[in-house]
Amino acid sequence: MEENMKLSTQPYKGTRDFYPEDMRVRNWMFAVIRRVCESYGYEEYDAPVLEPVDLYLSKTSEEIVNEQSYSFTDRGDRKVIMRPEMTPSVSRMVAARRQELGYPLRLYNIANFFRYERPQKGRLREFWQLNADIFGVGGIEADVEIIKLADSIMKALDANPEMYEIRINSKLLLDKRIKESGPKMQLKQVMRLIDGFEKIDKAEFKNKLADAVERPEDLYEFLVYDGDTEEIKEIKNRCEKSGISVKSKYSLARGFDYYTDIVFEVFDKNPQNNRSLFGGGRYDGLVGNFGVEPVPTVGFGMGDVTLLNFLNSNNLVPKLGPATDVAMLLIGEVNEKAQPFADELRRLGINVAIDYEDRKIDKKIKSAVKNNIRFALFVGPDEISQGIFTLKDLESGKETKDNIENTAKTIRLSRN
RNA sequence: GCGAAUGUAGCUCAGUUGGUUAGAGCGUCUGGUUGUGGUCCAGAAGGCCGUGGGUUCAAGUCCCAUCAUUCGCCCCA
Repeated sequence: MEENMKLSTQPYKGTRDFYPEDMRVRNWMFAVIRRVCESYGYEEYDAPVLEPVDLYLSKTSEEIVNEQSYSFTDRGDRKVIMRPEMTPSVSRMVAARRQELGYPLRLYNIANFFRYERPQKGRLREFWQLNADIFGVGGIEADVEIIKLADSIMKALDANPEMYEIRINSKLLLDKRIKESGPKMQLKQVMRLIDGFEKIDKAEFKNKLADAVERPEDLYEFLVYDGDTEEIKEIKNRCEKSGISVKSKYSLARGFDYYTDIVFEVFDKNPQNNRSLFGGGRYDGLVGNFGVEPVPTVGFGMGDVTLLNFLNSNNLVPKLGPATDVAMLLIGEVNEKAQPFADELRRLGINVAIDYEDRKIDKKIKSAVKNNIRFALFVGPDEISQGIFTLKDLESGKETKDNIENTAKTIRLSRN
């Protein structure tokens, strides 16, 4: 490397470094999510970051695969892609063991995904996402369960119902209504147009709709209808019986091509951030693509970038401290003699970081404070010979003098 | 891929109609004698004004290009 070339400290475009304070937030968020998923009987799985391109062709959105993916040809001339989403991978896994898996099969995964896009608010090139899916239930119970799971996660993250709303639609119904109004182009394209309904003004939308179908008035009326159709009524009632309020939204289409029936999304109600947070739906056709008997499936994906925006803007991220409980500050040449005391604390379940540096004690305290460590323990020759140590609570400034066992107890009590 | 805004110290930002040694707050470092942080006091370090070109006697300031960041569009988590 050139000597005068300064390496950039910035992470690659659209990716993030996770310093410990960021990692704590991510871990907290996913720990909550993981707990809720497991409480509903979902089991964790994983798949490779690299997949053959074929896995996504004509299943995912075409734009994502063709223009928004990290893909390359490997040394063996295979076309490879860094996974832009999880659904095709999990469908492959289920198809591979179609016969021996037990249904209903509930699976979840938390992993990173890659899309080659222009980064902006709520959207990066690498993001983390929960995927939760239930396989083998064709009935409405599974749709309701998945929506309920999504809602439970929001509640477990302390979101209250004023902050978000759940919108549902049936792609089957939407398909039918498009066909009835005489489509002049591919169904997919009409879907795209409809999905953007809320973003453009009504006159413009009507114009575009007129280009797309023969009878745009009928379709338009359906899209803005805010009552309940027969198709939506049942699932809506069932959701409400389970304590979840959902809203019908007939213009909701979702971006992926594989959805076959119910689709839903969780929408941020904050006017500052009026956007879909995440969503999912039923995709009964994917597993069957692998040449096995089809398996009805419904699931959703929940990305960390939009979710984190939501949590931050609603002040829902708790204060999170480091894993380290105590900084052991050595005074003088006592390292070897201090080690057994550190080990004893560790044996008692305390996380101990030792500051060996030969510098003034106030500098050591400052370092501990900078790292957000709650306690400092002073260990010099006198303490070692007497077995009594001064523990300082760096939050309150209070000091206690005690033996190792009681010191550990004090630290443990402070945790709650 | 298209459009817009912004790049000055580690961070947040000032910097007048172009004018001499480039500013603040916060942070960092040192000191205010012995083994105790946050407050206070004194001092210090730290900038190729994103990068390259142009206009000018003179550019942080004006023009062009380029890169980066952010925000829209497309698409989506």
